[in-house]
Amino acid sequence: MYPHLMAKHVDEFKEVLQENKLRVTKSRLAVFTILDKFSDQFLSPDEVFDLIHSETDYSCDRASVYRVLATLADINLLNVTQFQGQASKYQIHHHTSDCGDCHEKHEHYFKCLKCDAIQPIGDCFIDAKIKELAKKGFLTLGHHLEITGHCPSCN
Amino acid sequence: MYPHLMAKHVDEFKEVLQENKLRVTKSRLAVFTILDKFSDQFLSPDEVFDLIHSETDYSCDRASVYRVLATLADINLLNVTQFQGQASKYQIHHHTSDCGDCHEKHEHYFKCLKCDAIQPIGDCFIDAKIKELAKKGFLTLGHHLEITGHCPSCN
DNA sequence: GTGCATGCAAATCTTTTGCACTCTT
DNA sequence: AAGAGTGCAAAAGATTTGCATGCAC
Repeated sequence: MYPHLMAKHVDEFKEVLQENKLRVTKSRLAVFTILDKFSDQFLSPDEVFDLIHSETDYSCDRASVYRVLATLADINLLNVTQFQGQASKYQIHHHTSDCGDCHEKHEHYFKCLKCDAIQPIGDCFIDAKIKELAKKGFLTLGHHLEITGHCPSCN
Repeated sequence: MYPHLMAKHVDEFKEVLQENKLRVTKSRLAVFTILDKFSDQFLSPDEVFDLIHSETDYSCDRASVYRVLATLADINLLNVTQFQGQASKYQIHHHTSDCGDCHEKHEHYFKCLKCDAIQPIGDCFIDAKIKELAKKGFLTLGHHLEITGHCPSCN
């Protein structure tokens, strides 16, 4: 709906909620605050829950965290990823300068098998594939790439 | 351990088990039989379980299916994938002609959001990225790409 | 005031595990 | 015979849901 918005600040976040006819609630603000504060990493619902309770003075239920995360994902504010056998992880959706159209935007991540860190590894390089698929009749709506191995720190 | 083996037949499968010092058991044969029979698709543990009971006259426990799948994945006989919010899915690891070295091999899949079909979409195109990562100190051990949208049949 | 959002608790789904027993080797 | 593998049942972890209450608008 608002793909070009870089929702880095609470005020912008509130606007996005209102524009999507969603209410500004404490739970949503709390989840946003945590995701924004740790916007360089992916957090599981459980981690978000714990951080809300350790980093803020607000308290909410796990179910609400799940519901809020689902809601924010629905309005395209989050990157969602899931590595084999683990809980889903969420991150504020950053829109970088090379992201002409966010519907075309894709993030690529490297997961270190030693330290479990998940880090972005830069620009898109799948456009050609998407065009090729289009010729074959595929309508591409999203994609996700995961590369695993040992990161420089652990290598 | 035996990355170049195309385990399409039960005899070859038995050999692979033995070469890996694993016993040839009915559960392992049953799981293999199903994965081989439906080698063109990804199956969840639950689907494998159901198919064993509907397609064969053998009966086994769900826990065994999980254990066998984990074992077969360990010896590199399976592709494993997991799409957001769903159970893991397994497929016999096909080694295609363009797969010079299986440690370098990667499968790419398209998942249709309408019919849920998961189909391979061809050749690797990530080698350049892996080389770039190597220069930065990353040791790449594996990767997985998922592209979602609407397949030609549903489009 | 209206109804969306939350808390709470229970349910669901996926996967794992302890233990005794069985079958492969 | 030895011990790897299985069945069974229970546990664990992740996520969802029904319902009554509460809060945003």
